[in-house]
This record gives sequence, C-alpha cells and structure tokens, in this order.
Amino acid sequence: MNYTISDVAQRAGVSQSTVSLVINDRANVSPETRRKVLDAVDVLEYHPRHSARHLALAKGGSIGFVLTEQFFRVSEPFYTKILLGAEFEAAKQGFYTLLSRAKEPFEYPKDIPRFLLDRSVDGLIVAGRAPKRLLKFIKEKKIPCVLVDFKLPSYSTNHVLIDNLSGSREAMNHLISLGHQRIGFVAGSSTHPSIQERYEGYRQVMYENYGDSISDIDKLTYLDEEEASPQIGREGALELLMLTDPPTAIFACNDATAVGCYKAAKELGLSVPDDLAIMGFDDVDASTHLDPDLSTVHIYKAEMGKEAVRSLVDCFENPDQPLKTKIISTKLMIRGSCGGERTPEINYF
Amino acid sequence: MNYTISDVAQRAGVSQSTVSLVINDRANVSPETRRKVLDAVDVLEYHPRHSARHLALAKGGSIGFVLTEQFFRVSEPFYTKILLGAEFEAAKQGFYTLLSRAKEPFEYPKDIPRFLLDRSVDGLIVAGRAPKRLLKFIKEKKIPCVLVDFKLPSYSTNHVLIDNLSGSREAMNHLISLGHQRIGFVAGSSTHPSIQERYEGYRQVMYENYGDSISDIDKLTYLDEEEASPQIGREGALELLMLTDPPTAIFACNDATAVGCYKAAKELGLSVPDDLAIMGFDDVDASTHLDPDLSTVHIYKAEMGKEAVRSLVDCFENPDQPLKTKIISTKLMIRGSCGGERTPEINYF
DNA sequence: TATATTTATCGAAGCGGTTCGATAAATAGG
DNA sequence: CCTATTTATCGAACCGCTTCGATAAATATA
Repeated sequence: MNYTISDVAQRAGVSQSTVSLVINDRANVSPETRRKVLDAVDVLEYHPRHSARHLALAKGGSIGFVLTEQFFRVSEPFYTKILLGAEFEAAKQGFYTLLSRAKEPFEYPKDIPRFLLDRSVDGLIVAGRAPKRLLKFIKEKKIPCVLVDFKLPSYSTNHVLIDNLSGSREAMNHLISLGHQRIGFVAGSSTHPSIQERYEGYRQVMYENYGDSISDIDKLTYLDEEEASPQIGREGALELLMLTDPPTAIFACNDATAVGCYKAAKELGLSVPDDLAIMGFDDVDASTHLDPDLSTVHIYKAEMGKEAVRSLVDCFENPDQPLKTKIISTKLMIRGSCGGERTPEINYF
Repeated sequence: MNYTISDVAQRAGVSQSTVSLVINDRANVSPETRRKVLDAVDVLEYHPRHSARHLALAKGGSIGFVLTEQFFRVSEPFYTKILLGAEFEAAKQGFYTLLSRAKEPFEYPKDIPRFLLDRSVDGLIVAGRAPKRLLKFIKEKKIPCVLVDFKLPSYSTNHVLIDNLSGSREAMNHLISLGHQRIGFVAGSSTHPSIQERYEGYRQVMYENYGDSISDIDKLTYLDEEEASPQIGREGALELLMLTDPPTAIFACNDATAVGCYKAAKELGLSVPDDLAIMGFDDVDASTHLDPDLSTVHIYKAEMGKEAVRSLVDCFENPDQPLKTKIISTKLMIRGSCGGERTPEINYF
C-alpha cells in the first residue's frame, strides 16, 4: 500500500537510481526502460515521499505565507484573498503553501515562524505588514522573500504592491468630476505605506484642483494610526461632518473605514449619496452589500498573491535575480455611494 | 550558519544519539550532559531539520486543510475563519498547516491533493463540503480526517459540526416571541446538511406554534440548491413578499442570503424591521455593516477550527480512538433587523 | 580492428535525523 | 566483595530519496 522507490525498482527490474532518473525526467534513459518504470509506478500507485526528496535535495517545494497576527483577529477578507490567490498559483507550480502568523509585538528569537527555523519552506510571502526584526532575520538567513502590500524605506527585497497613488488619484478625480469641492479624507492605519500613498493621491488632486482656494485641506483630513475599521471611519466622518463647512464627499482609506462613514451619515440624518458621497478603497465583498452600494477602488487581490508566488519561484530558479517590485494597478468601481455612471461589475476570481 | 545534529554533538563532546535524546526530552540523560548539549544548541542556534525528522519518524507534524474550490471563488469569510482558527491551534500544538483546494467536479486520481499522495500531512481537515470520491480515498488510505460543517449519511469519520437545529429553533422562537406568525424561510445551498438542519428547526417551531393554523408552511418557504448568496436571497424574498399574504419576518439560511432579503425589502419599499423582520445565520462580519444591523445566529468559527485540530491530534496520539463528533453551540445575536433587546456584541477571536 | 566517445545503467554515499542493541559505568543486592 | 540491575552513552542501521562516479555496452573515429 505504501511503496517506495525500491519497490518500484524491483518490480521494473532496474535500480533505484534508474527509477529516480525516470520520475525526474532526466536524460539518458532508454525508452524501453522508461516504460517499464512508468508501468511499475502506475501499478504500485507510487508517489515519492515528500520528506525524502526534501532531505535529499535540501529544498522542499514549499512556500510560507506569513500574516501578522492582527489580520487573524480582525476580519480580513482582504489578505485572505491574497492568500488564496497565492495558494492557487503555488499549487499550479507544484509548491505547497504553509500558513503562519507573525506575532505582534514580535519577540525576537521566540516568535520566528517555526517553518523558517527548521527549513520547511524555501521562501516566504509576508503580507500586509512585517516586524522589522523578522525581516532582518530573513535577510540574514538569505531566505527568498516577497513582501505584499508592505514596504520599509530602507529594506530592499521583492515586492508586490498596489498602485495606490493612481487608484487614489482616479477616485479623487472622479469625485471632482462630479462637482465636489470639499472632499474629506478619513483614514485609520495611517502609518501603513498603502494608506499613506492613498493620502498622497488625495492631497495631490486636491492641490491640483483647488490650490489655495480651499482654506485648509488638513481640516478636511482625519488620520488615525489605529487599525482602519468602521469605528475609526465613523469617528472620522463625524468629526469632518460637524465642521462649520463640512465636506460633500468623503474618501475613506479603505472599505472598512467607509462602512463607518455610512454609519456617521445615518446618525446625522444625511443621505448617501445625495447629501454625502462616499468613496472607499479595496473593494471587499461587503461593499456591494451596503446600501447604497459602495463606490470604491478595486484591488486585484488574488492576482497579487499570484504575482508574489511567481516572484518567489523566480528567485528559487535563479538566485542571482535582481530584486523585483511589481505594482498591480487598480480599477475604479463606480456604484451607488457617489454619482456617475456605474462600472460594470468584474468577476475575476 | 546551518548546523546539523552532528555539529552540536561535536561541540558538546557527545554523540549524535545523545543530542537527539536531549532535544527530544527523553529519559536517562544526566543533567550535566543535558546542559552541555543545550548549551551547544544555543550557541549554534541549532534547529532540527523538519524533513529529516519527518523522514525518520514517518510523520511530519503537519495537517492539511482542504477547502472545496467553490469557497475559493465565492467570498467565504466563513470558512477562512475556521481555517485561521485551525492554524492557530495547530501552531500551538506544534503542527504546520498546509492549505489545499478540492476541485469541483472532482476527477478521481488526478485531483487528489498532492500532500496526501506524498505523505506530507499526517491528517486532514475538510471544511464545508467534500467530494465523495476524495472521502473514499481518505478512508482507503486510513488517513486521519475530520470533517467540519459537513457530513454524509453513510460516511463515518470525525466531525466538528454546528448545532444548527438549536440555533435555528432559538432564532425562530425569538421571532415568534416578537409576535410574528407568518415567518418565511429563504435558503440557497439547500442540499447542504447545515442548511437542511436550519430548515428543520424552522419547520419544527412553525408546527409547534401554529400547527395547521397556518395554511401552508411550504408556501412560506423558498429553497434553492444554488450556492446561498445575496442573489438567491433577493429572489427568494421577492417571491415570498409578493404572496397575497406575505410573511412579516424572513429567516434566511445564512447572512449572505439575508443580505439579499434587505435588497428585496428595499425594492418593495418595505422598511426593516418595521415592515419586515430579517434573521440571518453565521454572523459574518458584514452583518454588522448592514443597516439596520442584522440579527443572526453566531457561529464560533475559529473555535470550530480549533476543535477540528484537537480531534485530529487525538487521532495521531491514539490511533484506536473512537470516532468523535463535536457539536458546537451557537449564540443568538439580536441586533436591529428584528425587534427585541439587543445582544451585547461578543468579541472572541 | 583497435581506440575513443557516447549512452545506459548501477552501486553506494549522503541528506539529517531517530532508535535499537551494545557497552561501560554506577548502584543495588546478597 | 562479587554478581545483578539500573543508568548513561554510543555506534550503526535505517527512513526514502538524489546524485556522483564507475562500469559496461553501444557507437563513432581513426
């Protein structure tokens, strides 16, 4: 029931090495021998034991996927979609996906994912955020790595990033084309590079269009370092909407935050989109469940996971590769929470 | 940089076997030797290679988590929460979590998850649904397995299930205590055992309270085999609400379906909860984003993942264990979509 | 035809652990 | 004090695979 390479060898009447050559598709095996071996493999339903290959080859065809603990606690359909996209591509390329958490706060030797220590994975994908000390360790050990939706100014590695700036600008330009002048910006996780880029897009477009004519853009901005969430969104929106000269539109740093803006609008008796236009970012599934459904910037999450795996596999195959940063574009989804012609729904995986 | 057991042995001045005894915490090692070894381990930052132990032990301390492909395509915060709960517990117990998809439709030898064939995992968790042929294979190979939120009438194995019947009855009794008499039931995925149990709870409570006085309970029921989704929910709710004697409350088979009921109500100009009460099941995060927020039945998803891992680990440690089925209770969450006193939010992981 | 190359196959070592049986040292029993 | 038992340590085999170098057979070259 549980055959090994020598069982196959015996049945095919050849040596173990020959079987190995055949199943690894190496050169210099006669067609006849190949057939005999393949037959035996078939009959015995033989599959090479993963651990044995791993040990012999000193690499195992597995990639580790690391999420910071925060994303395990908070609802994060966002990063799980990236994970699923990565798993899909990894499987396609013959790699396993191992999942792990990075504790926060991160204690140095203790919290290193075990699969790094015991060499279970050949490389890893770190999504959303990463403890500095972990990154340092990864670099010391020269473990191939790609950061997804995260970067550090002074840390060079492979990346898969969102084109936040363009996405943000596009969303803003849309609001402006709708005639909005006083547009607010509400953000949590304000130290996250993605959020900062979205904020930068917001500022750029505001300045380009209104220069100094809007007294103080900062007044229209609510930034919080706490995890971007409906609570933060509600607080931020309430604050902006109570200004003497409140915004007619709010651009939220992500959909979760946008949800809070809906709540705030409701509490103040404002109708969306008539009294207040709301724009999100991420396009998580819940955004179409809102009423009216949320205009937002779609992120190709699964695609990001896929590209991360590809970068990693490239590193495996050619260790001298230059580092790569892939920027994945976004797509503006116009729905009911602001005006304009609706974008047809996309239905990519 | 990359030390092995013999490096440790050499540095500690003992044999490999002794090192092995120490790091595996076996008996009959003198305190002094133990210390020497441990010191060497520390200095060299030694970590046993996973694949080597795996090979020697014929088991690797990994569990596989299988989701049907459907859940990768459809938004499924539900099962990913179970996955994350499982990962958490697995890590705690020193196991790795490998992720895989089960294709649907499932083609027999081809679509078997590779980690089963090459013995990368010691056992697996299958969540939400499972191709029969895959289950048969698992049984043939005697691979320890636990099914989560799924069962087949004639297939005996370990389970972690939701107490759908009680949950459903509790939700129904709440609606009835609110004075509702004509309560509709809207479901997708109607062949799924969990949905069927929820339906059974609905019927029981309806009969217990109204017996034959409600002309035809079936008329208040909309069942569809398609994946439970907002679309199905909308269709079902529209159909029920257009009856000459429409329901005053709708019990949706899950939150996704409930979302569709909101949409239907809105299209018909009905206000929730005044004209129509809506009750869901699952308590996914999006349910608190709805307006009004959704009353629903909370499922302890992470807990289910955790219990699944525990069952599996029990099987590893004692192969002669009897099969176990764990039923996880639910909790009624009363929010804004029907009347009654709100349930305080729970914030378990 | 004798020698050089190429091709096909094999044996054995090695990957890094665990564990069984042997051995030596320490302790107990009489 | 000598044997019996227990305790501590070690050597070597083994887990299942890959791969290097050797060898034999087949083909090419002179």
